[in-house]
Amino acid sequence: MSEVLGLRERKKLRTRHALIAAAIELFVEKGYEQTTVSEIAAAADVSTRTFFSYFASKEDVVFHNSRDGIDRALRVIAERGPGDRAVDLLSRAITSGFAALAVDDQLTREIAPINHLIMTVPSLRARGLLLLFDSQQELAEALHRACPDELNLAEASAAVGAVIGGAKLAAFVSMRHGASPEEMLEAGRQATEFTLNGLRAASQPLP
Amino acid sequence: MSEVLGLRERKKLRTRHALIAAAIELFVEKGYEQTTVSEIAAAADVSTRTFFSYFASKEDVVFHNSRDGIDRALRVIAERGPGDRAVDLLSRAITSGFAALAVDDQLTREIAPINHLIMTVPSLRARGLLLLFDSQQELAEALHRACPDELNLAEASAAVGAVIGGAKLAAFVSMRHGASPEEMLEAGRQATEFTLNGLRAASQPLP
DNA sequence: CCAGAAAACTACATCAAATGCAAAGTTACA
DNA sequence: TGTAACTTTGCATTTGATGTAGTTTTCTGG
Repeated sequence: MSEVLGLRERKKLRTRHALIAAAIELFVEKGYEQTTVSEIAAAADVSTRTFFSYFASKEDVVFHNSRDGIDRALRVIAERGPGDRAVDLLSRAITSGFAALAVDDQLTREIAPINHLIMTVPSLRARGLLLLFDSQQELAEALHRACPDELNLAEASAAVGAVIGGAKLAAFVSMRHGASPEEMLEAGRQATEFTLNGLRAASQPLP
Repeated sequence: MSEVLGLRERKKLRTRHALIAAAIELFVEKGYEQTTVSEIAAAADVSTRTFFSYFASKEDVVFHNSRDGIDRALRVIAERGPGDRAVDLLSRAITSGFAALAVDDQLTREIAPINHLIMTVPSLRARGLLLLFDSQQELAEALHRACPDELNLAEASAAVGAVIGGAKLAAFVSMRHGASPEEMLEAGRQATEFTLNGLRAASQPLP
């Protein structure tokens, strides 16, 4: 599992991290749109052209770890136990997806300003919504594959879209009304429960 | 209500429509990214600079009528009757929002290719998701204002996000699996019902 | 109908993101 | 150590988008 990296690979990783760190710092300091790619590259001590061999666009730096949450959720679904019903599986998947956002360790310090950028800069918000949307497709397909007898693909899509859609909007609206990151997360969690309860009620009419 | 427009206003409207028509035609013919703003302007017989005094960006042409659906939905909510419960109100609002997409008249011929563009071109999909997301905020706030005793703002957000989120994902996934526009709309409708039933079940535990 | 104000259009300059390309530099490995 | 593979770089180019200044068109009131 643990590869020994050659000098080339190590240098590439270092450059990548330098670019990310420089970019985030500049974005936070002087704003996303006010920061140019040249400035980021200069701060990381590479040429502007090199930036684009690490990231396809300026936006991509912000979303460099965007697959963490979805990968966790997919793993949870893949590890379905024999007694798991679809709703429970979905519940656990979403929870572990949230966990990627709410990491307790020092990463929080890095993640919080990035989330703030994503929610306040329109082009980043759009990109974030796109990534989340595409993740939901993966999730719906995985959930359907995990429980083919319980949910067809359309139902799985409706369920996944409903739970995430509700959580997303509730969290965002709470933020817009002045909630702290923790309160925001809590609003998302409550909305998740709210919707999941609805799904449970609808999917178990006769016990 | 009906204003008599001066020559200036009429010309502006004509130019605007010419730009929209030229843009859509070119987008459909040779692809969104392959079409430049200069080409659109040339096809509409104005300078490139003038294009940007009608639309803030190339994307904006595609979304020129993006507020139709949300405005309909908001109107439905504003016209709440005394006996209306929040879920029914939401149901009607969504239905009428759908109606803006599923117009039966000849507009369909104009709308179908635009929707296809929005769903297939990533940057347009992102922009569409952003617009829809912001609409949902308006909708949630309106629903809360219309039924303040039944739903607080967080609950209204969860409900709106869930219903629209589910419909959106179900419709899109069905399209990705080869559904026709009509089938797609039907998938969205069914998902809407699916989620609304859940909400109804959860919000009426004891009759 | 005409003169001047207001609005719209145009050409031009400029900037930033993004891409292609070929030359120069670095790492890997036999 | 020499050469093949890979990375970085500078340069040119395209495109979207914005500021500005000057021209043309429309409007309004006499």
